[in-house]
Amino acid sequence: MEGTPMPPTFYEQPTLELAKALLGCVLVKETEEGIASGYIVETEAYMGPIDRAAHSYGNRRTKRTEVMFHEAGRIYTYVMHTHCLVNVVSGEREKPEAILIRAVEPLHGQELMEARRPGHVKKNWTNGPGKLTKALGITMEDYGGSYLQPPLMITEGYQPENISAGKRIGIDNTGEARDYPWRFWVSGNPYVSR
DNA sequence: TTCTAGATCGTCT
DNA sequence: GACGATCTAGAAA
Repeated sequence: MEGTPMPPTFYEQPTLELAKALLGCVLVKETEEGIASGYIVETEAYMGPIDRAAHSYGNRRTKRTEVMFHEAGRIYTYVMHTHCLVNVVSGEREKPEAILIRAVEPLHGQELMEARRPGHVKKNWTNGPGKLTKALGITMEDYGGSYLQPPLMITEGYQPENISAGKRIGIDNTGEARDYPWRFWVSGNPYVSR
């Protein structure tokens, strides 16, 4: 639980820079059951207005994407099928950009994660956007909050030696936007989704 | 190991 | 009423 929350200025860097800077940081979630956390090892950037694959494409502003238009460092959660996905809001106010956290490496509260992901080996607890939210206990109740304080926050971690970049995943029906190399992960880390 | 289909539900049209 | 920024199980090679 040691670890200082990243300062507000950390979130003010350009979205693509922030997506890389987030790698190695620690995502911490506090619940009544205890604290669970993990190193962020995979992210994906969504560039708002110009990104066909983003929910906020064309400045589409709805009840759902509202928080993306707020200041950087806010929490954007989205429900997909039966799963919940977490994003870090980026960009200035009125600039709907965000970064999806795709995978983390278990750190604290591993017995909690195991209890939440019964029947799975450790590697499969958090190696996917829908899986890590379940393992850490992140829900829609976190929507609109800030990563600067509990119950959900991002703290200092380590500096990854190498970072890889590639195409994003799961957005095959969105034209040329699917080829943008806006997915980043820690090279060689076994907890990335692919 | 790779792929195909079904589950399942809130949000937007 | 249609559609996913997904996951999992089960079948095929």
